Amino acid sequence: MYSLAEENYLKNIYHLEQESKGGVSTNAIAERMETKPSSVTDMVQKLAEKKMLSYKKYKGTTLTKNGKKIAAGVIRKHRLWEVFLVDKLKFHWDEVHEIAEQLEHIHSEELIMRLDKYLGNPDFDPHGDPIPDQYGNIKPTEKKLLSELEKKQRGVCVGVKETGSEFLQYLDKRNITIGTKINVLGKEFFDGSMIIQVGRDQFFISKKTAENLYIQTN
Amino acid sequence: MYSLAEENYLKNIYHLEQESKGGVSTNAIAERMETKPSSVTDMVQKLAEKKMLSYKKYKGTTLTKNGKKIAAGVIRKHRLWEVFLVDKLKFHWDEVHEIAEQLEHIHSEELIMRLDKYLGNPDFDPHGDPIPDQYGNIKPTEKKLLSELEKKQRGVCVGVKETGSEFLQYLDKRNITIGTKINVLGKEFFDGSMIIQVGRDQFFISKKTAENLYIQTN
DNA sequence: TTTAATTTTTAGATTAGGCTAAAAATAAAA
DNA sequence: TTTTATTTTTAGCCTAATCTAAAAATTAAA
Repeated sequence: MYSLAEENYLKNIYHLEQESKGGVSTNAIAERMETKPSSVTDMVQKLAEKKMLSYKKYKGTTLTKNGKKIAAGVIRKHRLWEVFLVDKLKFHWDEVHEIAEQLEHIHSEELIMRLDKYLGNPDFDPHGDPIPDQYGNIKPTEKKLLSELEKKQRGVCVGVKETGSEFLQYLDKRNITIGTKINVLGKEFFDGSMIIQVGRDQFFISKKTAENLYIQTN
Repeated sequence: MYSLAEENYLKNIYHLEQESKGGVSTNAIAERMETKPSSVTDMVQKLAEKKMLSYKKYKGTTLTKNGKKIAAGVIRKHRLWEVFLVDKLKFHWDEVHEIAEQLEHIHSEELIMRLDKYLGNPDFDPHGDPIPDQYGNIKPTEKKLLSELEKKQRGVCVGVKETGSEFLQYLDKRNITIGTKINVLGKEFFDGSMIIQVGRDQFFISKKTAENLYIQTN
């Protein structure tokens, strides 16, 4: 059985690994978890001893197979509970995160099996994020160009085609980076331009831009 | 917001107060919570400072109005979650306690309001215990003689009519005391004798016995 | 390739909650 | 009413998880 703190570290390191494809730095973890790097070092060393992740001083960390499984289990619970909150209790999808952050730490295999069944074995949570199965596997999702998306579709930025610094700086200015969730609000037929939502902002992007952003959809 | 430990202390002190009608001793709390009396003293002093209970050294403690409200809130959550687990997830009523012990500490007013509604505003949990309302009030339940109950009814022993030591020792031998839950499995019409369940034991009792035990039902 | 800036780690302290052992207060027995 | 037994509290220590400040390693810049 893992503590609440341990589960949260594993979960967040898992997410960071997905986003940056590779080892995760101490500072990245600290920033994401709104804690201090020194605290991260301590916990990471502890988790390394427990074989949840591999760690070399001053180099980043990577989850072990076991660590990934634990993390995926927590994420599975989080997303299943979100489905429950939205589908059954009629919460709006943007109100459920905090509550699911608590519910994801309830320990009971049986509970999650039954909840999953009760909800109809959903594949995605209300935000469109995939729900890991009971073994921690997430259905591989396809990678598309943003330009292939239609109005109302959404996905997460997972990469860029064009890697010139001009383009990257352009994305940076609009707060688009790996892991950013993008929502297609509108798409012009005649020139392929789009109105997209990023966080709380909405703006236009050209067809050219849309053709250079890889998006992972459901 | 109260910590998990604080909520558990308040909840258990609340239950002990109900059972023994009056101040609760340090040892009683320690025994119930499977902890050491010295730990109890520490926590009780802390909760006293927070005005959750009143406490005088070497005398027992009693919850304040505020403390009772918090405790009733935790109990409300526990029992509502038990209803969810049994009614919706089809758990058996004797499998849900441990899980509800965890779920009772999820903090969200909105969640509980919606859960309550979703479950049809139940008045009792699957064990027949009353669910406090959102203000912490528990519907006053009537006190009957065990002899007035019918087959399949159940309740909690809340007192005795006959107080002779012979009778009390008789009850003691059968592990019946204040707070004991009694389940009427059968009742003979011609002589008023009953078969009752107490914990895991089942046995006969005479009409005379049944007429001297006060039972609180739903 | 030195120097400067940044990142990461260590050392030492803090807080919540719990424990042991001993002291103090209360209750029970002689 | 002493003495004895029981209950309760205090004092001091421990662990998990956090923090600050300072030291060490790495990376970037000159």
